[in-house]
Amino acid sequence: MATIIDVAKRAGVAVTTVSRVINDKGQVKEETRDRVLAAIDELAYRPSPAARSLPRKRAHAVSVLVPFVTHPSAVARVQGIVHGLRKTDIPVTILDVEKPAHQSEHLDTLASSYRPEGAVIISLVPSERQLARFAEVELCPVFIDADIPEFSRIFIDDRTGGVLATDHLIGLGHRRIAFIGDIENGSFGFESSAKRHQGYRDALRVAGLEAESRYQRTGPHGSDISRQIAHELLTLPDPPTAIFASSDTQAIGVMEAAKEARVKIPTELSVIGFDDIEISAYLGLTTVRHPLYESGLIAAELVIEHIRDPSCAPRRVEQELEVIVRSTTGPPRD
Amino acid sequence: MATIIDVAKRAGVAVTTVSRVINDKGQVKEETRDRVLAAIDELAYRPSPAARSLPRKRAHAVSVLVPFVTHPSAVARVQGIVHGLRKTDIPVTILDVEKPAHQSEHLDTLASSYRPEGAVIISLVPSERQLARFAEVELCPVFIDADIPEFSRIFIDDRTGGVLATDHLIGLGHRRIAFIGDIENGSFGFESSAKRHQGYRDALRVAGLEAESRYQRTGPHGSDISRQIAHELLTLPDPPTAIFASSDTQAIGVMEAAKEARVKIPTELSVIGFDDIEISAYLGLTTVRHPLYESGLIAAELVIEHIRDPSCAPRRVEQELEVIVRSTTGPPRD
DNA sequence: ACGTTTCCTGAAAACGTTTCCCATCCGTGG
DNA sequence: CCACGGATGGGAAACGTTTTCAGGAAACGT
Repeated sequence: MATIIDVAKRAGVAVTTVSRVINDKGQVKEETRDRVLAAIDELAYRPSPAARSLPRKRAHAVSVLVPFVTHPSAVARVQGIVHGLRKTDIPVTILDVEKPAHQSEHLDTLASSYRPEGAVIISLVPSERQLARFAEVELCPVFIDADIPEFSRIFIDDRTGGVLATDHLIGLGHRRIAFIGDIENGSFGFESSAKRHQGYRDALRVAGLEAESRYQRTGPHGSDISRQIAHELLTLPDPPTAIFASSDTQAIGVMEAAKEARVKIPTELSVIGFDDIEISAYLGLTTVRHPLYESGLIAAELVIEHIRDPSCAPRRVEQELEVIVRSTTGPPRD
Repeated sequence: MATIIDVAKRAGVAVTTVSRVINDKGQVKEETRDRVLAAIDELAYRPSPAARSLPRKRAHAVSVLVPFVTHPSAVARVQGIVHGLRKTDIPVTILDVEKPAHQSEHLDTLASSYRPEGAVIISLVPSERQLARFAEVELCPVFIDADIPEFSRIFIDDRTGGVLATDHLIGLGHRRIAFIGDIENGSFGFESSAKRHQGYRDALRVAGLEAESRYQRTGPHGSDISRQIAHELLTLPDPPTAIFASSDTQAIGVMEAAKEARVKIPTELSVIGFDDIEISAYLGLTTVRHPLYESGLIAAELVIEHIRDPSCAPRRVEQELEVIVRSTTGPPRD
């Protein structure tokens, strides 16, 4: 492989000059520049990323820290990020967080050793110490799903989303409305389900409805568990006429439980989810649309902006929510 | 940030020794080792990836070269790869190929400058020259979807898959069976659709059925285009009673067209797809199951194997295909 | 007692860039 | 004719590791 030294020799200049040409630093006469460019071409020279990162102290990459890459919502966001970054030549590196321990481990790696040019952190909130580290090393991560004032972030108002979903059900005439969500205070510190739950309670209160605890259940994320919970709900003496699941994945579990119990949707049971993941449209699931792919796209834009101008101010992007009415919700029968 | 030199000083040894400890190279007395480990701990030292890559001439990463990350089949495979690699501390970098030009560009980068420890290349076949480059720099990529003898690869027999799908339809009694596939000889050199098409023709021939050209259509990948094609097929004077789409994405387009044309599935039209992507189960689509996620998982295993033992022989993994009968296929009405 | 091996350790040369700082050249105004 | 300044170019010191090579100490057999 040709190195910068070979190019310099061939062009009859110093390596400094070649470096300046490669990095478009100016200070090089047109003619010299052409000679260097020619030499680069002839030798098919490509700068070594590793060698560049060393003195620059930053890896030419954008790291994406994402819990549970398999979750459909994570997938959509990562796609958005990859697509948004495609216009640049920056590779995307995926750091999957599957256990709580991974989280701070990866966060430390990002700030202390790997040092990418940019980073996107999804659904995770670092500790104060880690936040300070980021600032210290001038890494400006973009956060998705966490409203962290010191950095750019893009997020939604989960509580309002919960209100929206619940209001839709109330508006249809439902009175016995159940909620199924994730475990609150889980080890990852996710808060969206808890906030959607809060929105549910608020909406009920405003409508003068009591939020009965037997209608509010939480469990580990996943459609299987949610199916189980929905089954319990449906076999209650006075089962709910509508269920708000804090994610589409869970709503799908509810639909499965209803099918097994031969409970007709939406005539006997209304179901509303949250997120609008890809499958939801096919399933006809009524849900609160959460612009997931777009959030990735925007995150990519912000990362690019921060790379171009490291000193630019943090931006705050709140995405709009909207309920998408499809065929799993309707008025209660009685 | 502490460097290896700081650690060496603190432990009262030479950097060489610290390096040996970090890399588990042995040759270090227990007691010295402990001192070094203690120093590392006290200084919270983390080796710099960039600095390591330079003399090692390899980046600590596995690169995944994948065309169209948004395609559901690509998503499943990437997930498999990420999961398979999670047991190691190797980050995954995604190289998205969206235009034919990206392909050789990324391939060159991989071999010539970036030089990851491992790579997996999905659905792409590099030129002879590029293959030679890989061997030259001792990068052993793992191929998915391409049977390249010089390297490890994991793939399916697309032609047989086409036969399987078509036989299923023939077995149900269909005679007028259409095929919808991707453009053949596209600029990326994908061959799976063409091979599945070949299987379709072979199966018809064996069954003594004529493969009529008006029943065989190709177009750019995507459910919209496929919907359009299916629409044409369904408005033929003697429309097919069954359609084999060379991917589930296309089969979904067919289902949409049928719905629009008020053609009942499976009574008036049978539809079979290929791949068994995630949504297919929800849609009840009969399809040929292609173990996508597993292929990623296996690819990760092979990459790990090659990293551990760079001289190990290339492996060849052919995955089994199976038709999953769901509710979009049935006997023809007449 | 003396070579020989084995084990452990260290010095220093890579690895391929970037960048700070200095030298030269040329034109310009005094 | 001289000093000056901007444009252009180069030398060499980082950046933080790995690795080759050599050397010293300890253990071993004779």
